[in-house]
Amino acid sequence: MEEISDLIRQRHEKLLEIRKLDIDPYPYRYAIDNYAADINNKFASIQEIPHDVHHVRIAGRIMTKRGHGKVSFAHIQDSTDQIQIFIRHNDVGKEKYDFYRQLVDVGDIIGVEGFVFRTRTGELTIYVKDFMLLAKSLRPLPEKWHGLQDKETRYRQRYVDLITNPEVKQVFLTRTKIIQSIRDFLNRRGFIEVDTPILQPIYGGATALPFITHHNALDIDLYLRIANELYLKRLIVGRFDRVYEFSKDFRNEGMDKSHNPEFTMLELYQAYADYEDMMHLAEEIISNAAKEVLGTTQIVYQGDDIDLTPPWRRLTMVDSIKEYSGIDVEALSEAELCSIAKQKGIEVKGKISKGTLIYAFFETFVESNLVQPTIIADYPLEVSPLAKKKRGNDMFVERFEPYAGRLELGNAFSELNDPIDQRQRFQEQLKQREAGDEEAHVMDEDYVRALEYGMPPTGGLGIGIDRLVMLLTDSNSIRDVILFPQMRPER
RNA sequence: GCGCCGUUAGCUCAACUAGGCAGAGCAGAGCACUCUUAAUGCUAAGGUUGAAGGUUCGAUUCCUUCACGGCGCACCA
Repeated sequence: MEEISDLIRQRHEKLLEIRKLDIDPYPYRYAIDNYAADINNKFASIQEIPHDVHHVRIAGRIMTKRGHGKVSFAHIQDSTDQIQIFIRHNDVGKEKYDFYRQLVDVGDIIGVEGFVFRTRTGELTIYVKDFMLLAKSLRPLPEKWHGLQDKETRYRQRYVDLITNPEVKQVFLTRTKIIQSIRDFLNRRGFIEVDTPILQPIYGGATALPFITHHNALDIDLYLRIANELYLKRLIVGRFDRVYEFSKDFRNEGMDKSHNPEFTMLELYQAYADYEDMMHLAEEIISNAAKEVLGTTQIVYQGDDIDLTPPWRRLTMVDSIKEYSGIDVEALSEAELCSIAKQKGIEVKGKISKGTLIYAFFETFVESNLVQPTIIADYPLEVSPLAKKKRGNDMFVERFEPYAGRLELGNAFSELNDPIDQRQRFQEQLKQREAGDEEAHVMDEDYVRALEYGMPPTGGLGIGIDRLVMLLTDSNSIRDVILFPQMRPER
């Protein structure tokens, strides 16, 4: 149990005083008819406001208190904004005024009724005729001027962060709008939103380590999903031609400023489409979200001007490596690539092959240069077990990832629908696993069985929602776009 | 996992190249004040300096270990 500071003790004492006065410090209800932002907007351009005409009832948290003897000012903050209130001894009476002065603190939530007016200095203010304590706060808020700065406390006690740092709430409102914009966009295009299992007996759809949990009644281990890909494609087999899901995925690996163990991924699948269609769709979804939410596709991310207007630059992975490192990976043999990798200290995980080497080169030389939106297309077969081979070149698959602001924003392919090829790819993954790549895919027999019934040609697209929100809110860390980022427990 | 930095009052920060009684602003308490807005004036208070150990007459300061966080690198679709 934490030590109780004097400030908290004082507030507990005030709480007792309030109860002694027979006032409920935690009443049940307060009927409001306005929000601060609405009042601020409505009267923004009206200078002369007649007294005692525009009556309002609003509620919020007291953020500042300024007493002047028999008259007091305060700012209260509701879900929308702040507004000043003005309380006079003459109007609310001695008892209530003394109660306000002595027992109501910054941080308390109150409801006020009164009328809108302007003070001598011109600030829009509510002239309080009556007020009511709605919730006594027992902990002091951070300082009014600097707010809460300490990042650890901001992440651990996000509620305080949200109270004191208005721009933080703005980021999360923007996050919600982005998701809403994408959902509306997809619904307009005939996509159906579905829910698929989070607890999965066989995990798949991505290269990652899962969280393992246990179901007692069935006495089986289950995995928290690392992706929902394989379930959504089962639905394509089951004649959902256009499906999507905002999926909370869980990956049991390192954390840094672009990785949280649980994160949000949009995955969508469209029958009779290929990865070219998905490129257009990805550009449209992202630029449309920017336009709808920010009003522009010209954004600034971490100091870089970025233009999200489609069409985006398209580059094959091989060409991108050529451009940023001068190495023509296609012209070199596996042995030659291997020696360059060794010389440059590039590590390859799992089984070394030309494909895994090319992918490692891409990650080393290219990724960190991709500031303007760029579609990197045609990935090596070995690192893409769920994508269809590239037309005319069996070494590569029809897969792309959109990048912007040096962030990897998604992943898409022409989905592999040949069940025999798919089974071989899974078997290849099992070999990778035996070679020591514990993140390689596991065999999913039921998924292959679904493909055996026949899946139409399908384009699939995944978009990392957290990273997209980072991009559109100019946030440097994924922790700034996740309300409650994962932290080590407090001690 | 590695490296660097940080952790001092409820909050935001000082206490330096020197090891010598730990300080300020805001918040809080008391008094005054009927249009303030980082309200103002006066008064008094507020600390196990993240934890444990070591060096020293003496440690916020130097050393070691640990905890938590941040940043960078590595890992990771």
